[in-house]
Amino acid sequence: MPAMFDVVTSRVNFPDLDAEVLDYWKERDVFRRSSEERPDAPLFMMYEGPPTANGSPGIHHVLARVFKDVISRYRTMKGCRVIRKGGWDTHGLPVELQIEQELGISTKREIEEFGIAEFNRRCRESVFRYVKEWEVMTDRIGYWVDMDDPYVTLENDYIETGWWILKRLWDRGLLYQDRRGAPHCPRCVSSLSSHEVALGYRENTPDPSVFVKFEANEWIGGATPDIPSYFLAWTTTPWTLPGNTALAVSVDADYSVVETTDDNGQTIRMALATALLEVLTGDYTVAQEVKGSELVGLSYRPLYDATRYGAPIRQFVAGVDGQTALEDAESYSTRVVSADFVSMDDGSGIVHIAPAFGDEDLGLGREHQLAFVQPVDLQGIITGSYPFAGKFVKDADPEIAADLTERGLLYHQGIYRHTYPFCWRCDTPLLYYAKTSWYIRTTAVKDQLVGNNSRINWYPEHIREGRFGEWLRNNVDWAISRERYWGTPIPIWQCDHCGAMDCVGGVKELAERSGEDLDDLDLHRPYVDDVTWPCSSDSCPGALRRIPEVMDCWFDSGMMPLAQWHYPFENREIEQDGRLPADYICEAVDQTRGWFYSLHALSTLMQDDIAYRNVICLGLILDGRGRKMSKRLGNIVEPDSILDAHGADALRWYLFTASHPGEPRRFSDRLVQQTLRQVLLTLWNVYSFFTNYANIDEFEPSQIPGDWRPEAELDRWVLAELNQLVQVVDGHLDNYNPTDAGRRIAEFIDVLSNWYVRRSRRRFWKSEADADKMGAYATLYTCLTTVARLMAPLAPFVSEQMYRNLELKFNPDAPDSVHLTDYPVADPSLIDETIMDATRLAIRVSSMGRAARSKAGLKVRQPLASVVVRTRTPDEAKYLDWVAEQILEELNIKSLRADGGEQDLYSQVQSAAGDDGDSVVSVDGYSAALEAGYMVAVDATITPELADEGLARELAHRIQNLRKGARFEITDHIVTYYQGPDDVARVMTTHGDYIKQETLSESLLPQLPVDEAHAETAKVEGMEVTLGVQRVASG
RNA sequence: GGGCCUGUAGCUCAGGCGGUUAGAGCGCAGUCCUGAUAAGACUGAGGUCGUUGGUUCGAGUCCAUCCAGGCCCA
Repeated sequence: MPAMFDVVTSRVNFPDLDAEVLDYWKERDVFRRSSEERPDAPLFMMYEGPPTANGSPGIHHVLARVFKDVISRYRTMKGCRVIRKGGWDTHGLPVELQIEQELGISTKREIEEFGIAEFNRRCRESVFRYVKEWEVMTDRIGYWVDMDDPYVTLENDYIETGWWILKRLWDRGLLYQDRRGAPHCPRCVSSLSSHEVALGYRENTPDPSVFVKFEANEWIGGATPDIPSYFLAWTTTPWTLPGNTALAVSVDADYSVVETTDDNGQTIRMALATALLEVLTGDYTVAQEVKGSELVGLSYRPLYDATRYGAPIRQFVAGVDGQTALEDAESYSTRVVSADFVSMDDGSGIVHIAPAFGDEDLGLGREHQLAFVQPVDLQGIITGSYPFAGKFVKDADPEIAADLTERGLLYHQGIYRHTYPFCWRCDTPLLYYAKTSWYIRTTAVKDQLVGNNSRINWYPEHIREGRFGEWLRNNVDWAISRERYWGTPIPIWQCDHCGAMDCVGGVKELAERSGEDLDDLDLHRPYVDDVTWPCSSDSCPGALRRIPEVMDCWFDSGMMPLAQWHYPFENREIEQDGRLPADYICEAVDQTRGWFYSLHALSTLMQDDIAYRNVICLGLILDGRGRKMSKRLGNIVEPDSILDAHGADALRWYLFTASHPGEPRRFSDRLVQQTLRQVLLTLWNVYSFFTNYANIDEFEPSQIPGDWRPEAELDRWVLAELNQLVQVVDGHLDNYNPTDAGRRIAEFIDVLSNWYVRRSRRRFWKSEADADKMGAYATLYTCLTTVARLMAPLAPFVSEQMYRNLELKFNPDAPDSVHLTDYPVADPSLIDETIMDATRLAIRVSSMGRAARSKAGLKVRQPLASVVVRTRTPDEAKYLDWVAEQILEELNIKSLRADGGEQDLYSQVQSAAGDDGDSVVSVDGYSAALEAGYMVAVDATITPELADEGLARELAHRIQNLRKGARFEITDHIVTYYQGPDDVARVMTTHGDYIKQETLSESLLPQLPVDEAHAETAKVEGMEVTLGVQRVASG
């Protein structure tokens, strides 16, 4: 008894298949072996961008994970040892927020009252809450990544590498403290990162729009004004006006001095940009036109003189090495300065400058050494003795406007709607507030950042010079400190007396400084804050205490190339062994400013090298209607529901092929189901067909001779297509393009099923076991095993199942998994362009022939005498001889002839079709289809002989349906009963052999079916016929 | 306001260097085929290829403008 293929039914349940394959992988430990069994293979590094496990994974997480997986699996099959360590991102404000919500608190004061130790303990616990769900999903979608030994950003070893990195930067002068205008939430009393700010933009936010008159002390040319003269400036934040210390103009722009009258009827003059005169509401005349440069330097009176209202005044002064310092001052002056950011699109072309607030204002303050007046505290309350002191800034806005109106300094006010950031946690409008933070001086390596970027292969390519390149060229120093609790503590200690600072690069160093045994210290707050030591400066009585800030969690993820190995405290060999940089990373496009940047910046700073060679930047995943998925819209798709319904391969295949990686992709259950049906089920049915007949014929792979070459036309054609497919798919995957790889495979599966198998069926059915039949088996077997390997990186489950049944079962020496085999290599000698062209012609002619038949009402089961074909070029006409047999069989026609010679049918058909282009017309007894220069004309004449033959086919078809309905096995022999008019009886006799052979009937009995037979009575070609089938004992 | 991307059939997507009559799948209506198929074939309806200009003998394709949508940033 020869070995048999496992029976493959066409009714497959992919989710069950997935489970079986997952068990198999686990049992054989395939994933671990895929890297460990090849210690000498070239390394391929995949870096895992760490997710946070404090929520359930969504479909967008599946998207990134399958794209990571497909490349890793492909590289494994190409002979690499792929390293892919899992990771978890565990720090940061989102984690804190979740705990705040659970505790029902929302301010830092409440957290500190609650206790940092307990607060952080809860944060630590929460980030692993959904780890199990993540692990199950990861497993379920077939993402191979080492989850047993992941890196975790909260572990001491991981944090220690971070300290070491910061110390290195500190030693090189790249870590510094500075005052910047930063988005600040007055309710949470904390800065927000740019990432967080992005979460809270609201469109159409109404804000006051006020045009304010600043009274000039001196006027153009240095003259003393003879009538009241003003600079007209515009703002949407009246509360910042007490902080005003300058006005900014654009030096090259045109400004106009207009004359008008104020509310008291007095003549005044005002300066504003000529391009913006339209903002003036009353009558006016233009008295003078000047360049902005002529306004620069003119002094004016502050609206609210800080010396009268008791707000602290400071002044920027030039310090050492080009830096500026901020010193306390008694008084200040205000004047017009130039700035390049002055807009001529809205406002008045004269910009109100308050260095205590906006970042541009602060920069301008440094540049021009302006005064710095801070009349607002960190809670957003106006300080000092202003009439509106004690108010929250937004509540002070109307009072300030009223006060200015009363003083005749408000020219005009209205409402301005714009996009404004709000705190994403508490909906408080954010204030831009100048305060000190810690920065990494990334601008010091800006050229290297840009230069190294040019060595990265971006997919899609435009990200390199577009979004990412643009971001790098506009690089600003990286604000890394957060005034928060749950994060990597910044390892800087400062003397509480003299202010001396010390940066600590590791736990051992800290133990040496403090003289304590710190082996068991949790490096988080508040424990690390308890470590102190006496100041070592001369006779300073102070103690060094850690500064309160923690690090931006993007720093955590950006340092993973080193920190995942606890470098340099362990694993120093990673410098040389190929683990730096990564060969491949993949995340969604929102990581451009996130992980992609933090990796790139830290790698450039630390190694002056790239962090990754190849990166796929994925587009967002949208719902079936093109909307972003969000909890609020309730359109989030749970991965489980898709996986349970259609299986992992269908989901993967859809995600790979629906659109190119960089494009947004719409997602719906229906689209996944369509992929399943069109690609996986079609392949599965070919596979099922093959195994069914191979078992009947006791075919097994070892029967294929070692030097076998395809001979039959169809075999040579499909193997040409297959080998070309191997070349193309390999090229696409090598180029990080699973999308086109998958699409090409799907096209091949389509022609394999709908042309190769469709046209070859009879070769498998026939009873004699000749060379042609062996050729068909060898060919289809080769196609299936090759496709299984080709698609293994994309659809790892179904390909594994096919591999095991088709190859492993017959070759115990083969690797136990398709994922441990080598990726297919094309045999170029089998790629025959000519035969591919010829077959394409056959497919086209067949399609047109069916159209011609269909139009004339000639069903395919009715044989016809002849078909006339006209090709577009004479070259193609030569192909007709080769493929005529395929065409005739497909179209059920007896003879084919090329058009031309004496009776040129084409010209008659053309004139009949007229201007109609592609169409089907009837000419001279033919039904002819025209398309793009081709013509296929079928002879519509049905002779009595042809009619009988058609009836024979019809009867055979009916008998086949009865067999099928009776659920007979394909190989069962039967007896057929029939009862009908003379025509039926005649055909049953004259075409009896044909019908018997087709239906495996041992005899055709002209009588009513016996009771045991399966029978039906139906109209056949208008005649009432009774047919019955009965199984006979197999011989 | 700036940067990047996208716009082709009702939906999802193809359309190498500009070149014959712009395609496929799904969906809809109908016809056919089927002893692998949960499939397949054919016909039909459905397109100002986002807009307006320009380059060209010729533009879905190249350039510019505008419009709409998305993402990122200010």
